[in-house]
Amino acid sequence: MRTGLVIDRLLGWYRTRDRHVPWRGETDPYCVWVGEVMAQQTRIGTVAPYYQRFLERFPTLPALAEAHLDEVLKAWQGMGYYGRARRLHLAAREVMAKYGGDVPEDPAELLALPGIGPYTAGAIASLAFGRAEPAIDGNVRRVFSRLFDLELPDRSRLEAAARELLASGRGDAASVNQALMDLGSDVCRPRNPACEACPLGSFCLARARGTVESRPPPRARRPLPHQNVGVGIVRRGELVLIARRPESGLLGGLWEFPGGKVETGESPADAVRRELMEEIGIEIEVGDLIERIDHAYSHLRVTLHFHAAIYVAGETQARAASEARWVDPKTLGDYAFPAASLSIVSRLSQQRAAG
DNA sequence: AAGTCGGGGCT
DNA sequence: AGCCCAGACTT
Repeated sequence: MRTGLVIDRLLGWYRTRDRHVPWRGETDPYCVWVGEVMAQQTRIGTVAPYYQRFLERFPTLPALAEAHLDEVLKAWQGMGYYGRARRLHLAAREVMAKYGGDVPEDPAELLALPGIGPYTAGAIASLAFGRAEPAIDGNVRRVFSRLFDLELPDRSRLEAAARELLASGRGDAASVNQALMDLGSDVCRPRNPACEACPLGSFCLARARGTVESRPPPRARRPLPHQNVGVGIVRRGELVLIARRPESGLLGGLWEFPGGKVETGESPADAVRRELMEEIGIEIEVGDLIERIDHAYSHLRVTLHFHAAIYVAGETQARAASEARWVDPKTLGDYAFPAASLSIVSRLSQQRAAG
């Protein structure tokens, strides 16, 4: 295959396109970094509004490094994979301490920062610094799998292909990498690929062999286990109880209404009462079911049973939770909550003070 | 190599 | 009702 010809077709196609990635053409490494971390396993269309708001809130790397994690999580609320926000924040502080606030240009140094893996290191190095580094995301993986008809696209093979294109001497690394990703997302799609409109169609081995739909092979998935969770909307006068989840694990660092898994033989109301005693150390009286929410996470599905409850006795002493707090419902909007709780949060914060 | 980690948009 | 997304990290 003639690498130069492939690149010419690819870049020719790319130049005719309108930008749809907010940080396209951006060379501030901090901005590229923020965008690329947000885009990990998240569609560009979803990321775009978060990206704008995040940079208004934290315009520079020092601004992010000086912020409190809770502010960063609040800006991240709704985007999922909250560990990304925690690691981005951590890495910003590390860049301040180690590099005086200058994002390193060397891929190996980027790779050593929390939350930056092979893809993101290559993306920052190429987009912000113009280095000829591969940035192999799911799109590029799919494009190469089909272009070379690879049954098992391993990393080293993909990286070699990318480096060959980058070394062709045509086009800048940023354009080459972004063109490959654009092609994967808009033409060489997972399903219903637009092969007839593909600038690389005449070079595509999978197309010639009729194996396009089976490249790359679909990943095996196990059925998601289901879990019932009892949640307490615990009132004490005009206040409501919230708790902060541990920083590691699911929804790490986010605030939630306290509760927990419904054990076998237990009702959701029983679970709320038990969990409030075990986790927060208070006695409550559990009332009516307010709302039931079905929600799917990456590896499990849950049904949240939100119950009204009234404080009875005891002092809050967060055990499983890292912190518990009685707050005015009108201030709930200041805290980062999981998406599954937002309907309740919205309802409570708009409610006039309840007695 | 497999499991963990969100949420939503599209088919 | 699945499938997958400009992946990284842990075990």
